[in-house]
Amino acid sequence: MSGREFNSWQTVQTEVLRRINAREWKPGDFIPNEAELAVEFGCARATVNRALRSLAESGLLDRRRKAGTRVAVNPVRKATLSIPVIRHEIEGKGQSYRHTVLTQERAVPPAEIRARMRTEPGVQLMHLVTLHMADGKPYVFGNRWINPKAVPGVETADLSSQSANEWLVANVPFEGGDFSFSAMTAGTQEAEILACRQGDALVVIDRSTWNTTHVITSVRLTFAPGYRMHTEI
Amino acid sequence: MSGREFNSWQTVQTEVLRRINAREWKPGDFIPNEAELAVEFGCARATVNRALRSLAESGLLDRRRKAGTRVAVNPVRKATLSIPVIRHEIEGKGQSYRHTVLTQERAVPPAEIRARMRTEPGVQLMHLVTLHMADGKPYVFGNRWINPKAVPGVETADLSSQSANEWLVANVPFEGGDFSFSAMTAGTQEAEILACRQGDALVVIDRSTWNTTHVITSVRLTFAPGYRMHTEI
DNA sequence: TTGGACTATAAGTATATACATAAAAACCTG
DNA sequence: CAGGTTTTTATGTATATACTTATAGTCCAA
Repeated sequence: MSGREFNSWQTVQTEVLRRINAREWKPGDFIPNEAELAVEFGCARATVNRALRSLAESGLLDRRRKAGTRVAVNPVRKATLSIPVIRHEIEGKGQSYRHTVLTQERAVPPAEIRARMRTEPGVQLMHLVTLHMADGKPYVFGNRWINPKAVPGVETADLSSQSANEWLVANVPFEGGDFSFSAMTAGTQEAEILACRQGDALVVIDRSTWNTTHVITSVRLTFAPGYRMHTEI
Repeated sequence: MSGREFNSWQTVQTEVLRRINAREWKPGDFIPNEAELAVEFGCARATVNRALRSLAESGLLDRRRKAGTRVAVNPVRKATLSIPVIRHEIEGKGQSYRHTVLTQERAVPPAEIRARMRTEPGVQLMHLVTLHMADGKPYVFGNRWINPKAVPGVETADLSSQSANEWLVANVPFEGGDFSFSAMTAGTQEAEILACRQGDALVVIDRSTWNTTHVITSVRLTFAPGYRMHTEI
């Protein structure tokens, strides 16, 4: 044993992975502590720490102070899906991008949106309905509400040249967000706007973003039929 | 300035974030190098490194050796969605979980699956159709192909007590995977199995996992109407 | 037997130092 | 001036050491 030296955190990580995969360390098992591994691998504890911390971040190990490190029982695989800026997504496929603002108004939002944006009853928000097109064909339809209190200047911004999403990303810092993914059947409105048939199954993304004090914006993106979101693990 | 000391990597990170949000450092700007920041913050360079590396991992900074560190131009927000083990998902909602194997057979897969699993024409795979139920109601319907070459022992495993997914997760290490998300309209088969109406919009997840040598399994999960996948940024 | 105080332990972090590495920039040289 | 070589520089990493912190486990008392 320990013929080889593991003197970089990547090699340590690889070796730990190997042992997990080879079931030398089985799910649920405690593995030796950092100090012991450092001795065994002939490296500093900090190096072991770096390797194990990284594996814990990706969900393969569970670590707790004093308790120790164990192989995750159900390695909850995490896929990181990068949230697309529509324009990049379309241009990335080599298609031309265009977007139009269908309506832009101040309005009192429906209860569902009001709850999501945590505004008082009767308060007006900015409401924006847009259509993004790839090679001239409808790609995704956006129904967005923006809280002007959280975004000074949005009312005077030109949201026809730059999409609301891109304007917001560039101009409004946010701390957190919320993202959900579902499916819906195209009704008359969706069929008309997206140039598809009623009854088609559509992918829907609902997204809100907020900063410390306000919910900034909440948007529902309804994609044309055939849309597929893809990621690797 | 620099009245305060930033002597932990979290406080350094927070301060850097503040400067980015306050537009003191604008998207595309180079920020001072690690050594300078270490002096300014009154901490070690390693501490600055830890903070900046973490921000780079989450996509807010771009770092390159020699070139330096700059604020990301389009901060590609990454949502990490943890891939659910169906049973955990259901039990997490306080519902009872049950699953049944509808069919289990050896069969030559259709071309689409064969391409995805990179097997030769005519080679038989294990084909498994299962239904997972929450509180006795259909929740998700799984159409899975498994490569027995990649999974010795799968043919004798009891996949009725433990679902195929859980059995595989527990018994077969994998290196990578593929994950995609789309929507479909329920046809007669889906409507019958999921106890919904034809034409309902359903969320569909296609997933493959592989190790270094083989594609292990490829599964299509078709969820009952109303399913929603959720994550935070 | 419960519940609070104490303690030992493993991860978590900070720091100075040193060296490695990628790559931009400067410097040749034909 | 093109094309290759060298230098410089900022990040990347390794290490020893020291201290911090969460917490499992133990002990003790009500």
